Amino acid sequence: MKNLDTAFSALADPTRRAILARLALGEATVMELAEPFEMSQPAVSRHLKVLEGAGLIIRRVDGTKRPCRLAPEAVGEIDQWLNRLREAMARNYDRLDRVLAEIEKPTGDQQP
Amino acid sequence: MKNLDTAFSALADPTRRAILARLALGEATVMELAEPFEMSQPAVSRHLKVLEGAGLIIRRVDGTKRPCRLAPEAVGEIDQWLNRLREAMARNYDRLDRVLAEIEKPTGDQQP
DNA sequence: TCTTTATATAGCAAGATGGTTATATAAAGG
DNA sequence: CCTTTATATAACCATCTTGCTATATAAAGA
Repeated sequence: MKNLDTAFSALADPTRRAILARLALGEATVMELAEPFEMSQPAVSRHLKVLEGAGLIIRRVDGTKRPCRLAPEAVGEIDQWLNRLREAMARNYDRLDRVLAEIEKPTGDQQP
Repeated sequence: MKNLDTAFSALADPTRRAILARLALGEATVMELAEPFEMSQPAVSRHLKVLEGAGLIIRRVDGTKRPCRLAPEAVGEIDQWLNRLREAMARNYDRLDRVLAEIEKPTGDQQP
């Protein structure tokens, strides 16, 4: 579950969420992204690296610039996981059932 | 944006997601949650504290036990944020504004 | 009361994170 | 060429995270 790890932890930082919000308006270069934040360019570069690593943004090369944009497909896995969780929550809420159903707990790996 | 910070970073940990997945089956005590993981009880207690802080679980008191269960309302804010992001992504994708830039395949990049 | 059970807290070490400044690289433009 | 512009990388530092063990607390049970 490395993907969910990196995706959720990428989203855990407010600066990175703000960067994504900015990219929701359209493509932007590193300097354009850095400007609104009171933060050095290297710091923004590293945030972008994290976002790219999480598959949340993609970049192209345009001369010396590296414009970033959102990577739509990345949200899918997150959504899927949250959907399952939300369903489970609704189910528990509806049934008001605090009884343990069957517990399926293998070795070290976990899956919803 | 503290709520989103704590919620997303709570979800960033695989153990905590596994705990939520377990709670999706129904209420469970700390020891019940600790058992499937090869992890000490204090470690699990602290994970639960994080999840509670993020509003993702709630606990009641039952003698010496503190059974946990999912807190359905917590997912709302996360969903809301992700929805806005997803919409923006879809919008960008529809407009194909990146194609307007130009057609280029520079270096090894990722694209569906 | 004394012991057991369930959970929480304290204190520590290793590693991750997020910021900084200084420097490297690489394309663009004179 | 040399300089500027755009971005990346390195080195450093402070803080947070996550695991551990040992201990505290509090209810239950003998």
